[in-house]
Amino acid sequence: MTTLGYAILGLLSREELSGYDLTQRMKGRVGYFWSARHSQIYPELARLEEGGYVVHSVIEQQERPDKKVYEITAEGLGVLKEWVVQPPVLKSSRDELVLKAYSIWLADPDEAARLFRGEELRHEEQLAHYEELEAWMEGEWGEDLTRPDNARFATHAALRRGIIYERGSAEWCRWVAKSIEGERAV
Amino acid sequence: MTTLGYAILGLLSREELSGYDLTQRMKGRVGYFWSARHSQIYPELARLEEGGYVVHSVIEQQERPDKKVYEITAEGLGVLKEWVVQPPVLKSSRDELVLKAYSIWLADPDEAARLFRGEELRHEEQLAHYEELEAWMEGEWGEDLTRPDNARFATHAALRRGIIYERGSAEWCRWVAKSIEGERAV
DNA sequence: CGCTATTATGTAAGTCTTGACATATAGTAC
DNA sequence: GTACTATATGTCAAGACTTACATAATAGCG
Repeated sequence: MTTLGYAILGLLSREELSGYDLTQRMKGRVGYFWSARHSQIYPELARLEEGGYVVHSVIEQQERPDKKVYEITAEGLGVLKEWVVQPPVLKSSRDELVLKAYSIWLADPDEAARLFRGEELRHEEQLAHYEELEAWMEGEWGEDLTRPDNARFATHAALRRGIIYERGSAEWCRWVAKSIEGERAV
Repeated sequence: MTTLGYAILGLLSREELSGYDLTQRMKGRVGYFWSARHSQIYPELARLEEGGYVVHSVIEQQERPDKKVYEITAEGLGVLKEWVVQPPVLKSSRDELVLKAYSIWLADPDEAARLFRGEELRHEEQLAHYEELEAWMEGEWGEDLTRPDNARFATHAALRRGIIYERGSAEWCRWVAKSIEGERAV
């Protein structure tokens, strides 16, 4: 089983979805912490079905092309539940902006500050978007957010990681930009 | 040019290094935001040399095997300087722990809490390590840390990202664990 | 003398991921 | 009519990355 396989099972444990639906999910929401293109999703679904973790049924549609809707099996749910509490395999993170920061001493200070001010803005905007989403969840889902056995609790937990991440990213970009601009002012 | 290529150029802009040295750098320090195995580094060095971005000279050693020491060229430094101020290509982040969190509602609360308490500890330890490093830098490097044209400033900037990241990670893990444990207590 | 570790450089096989190619239906805009 | 967008499913080639294989010098240990 690949991590992408578990990502797909995680989505199918909540609702039945087609390959196209899964692709859309990976673009939005879930895409903030795991993503894949349809060219990766369709073959993976075939492998999952071969392994007995999902089954599909063909839905015939008049106004649109027919589609295959996938459903998680008991076996699929079993492996997902096992995987979910195993400590993740630590693999080297790759952050291109930090890599650039590591060589930023070579750059023109104005251009460098512009880069980090731009990235700061990007992260601030993403943060604002996440915070709106959280406010909506708190209003709409209420008590469900406090129940660890409810999927909505899990959705909110993942969102909270996004909020903390974006806040940290924006804070760091601001710090780097200020440090560079500060020097220029002196 | 690949991102790994720029990562290597970033290291070579600071000092001359062999493929082996680069591999060691990617394991430690730099490895926190970019990493690669020697099997990826040696072919990449060959490509960089073919492109005229680096040159090597063979150093004969008596007590150890001979080595090739690589040096960045003016052209290599040129492309590095250009790359460093370009906004990074945004690519989907992949975080296995967040993916697990998204399906945590399926897990036994005790096991789920144990997972996040364990990860919280891991991040706290990494944070402590980074903070020690920062204290050492501030004591040892002093004024250099405030100069944006100094490599030490850039090293410190990258480290600050690590500190903010680990602090956020630990905070989030604690929040998730508490949320799960809180429910059990009620 | 063999075993292991460190330094040192490479190749090969396989997996993961992206980007391009490919097809088909239906609705909307020009 | 033509072009474009959304829905829907696939394949293929190439690149990025990991794991394992492969070699070689020296030093230290038992």
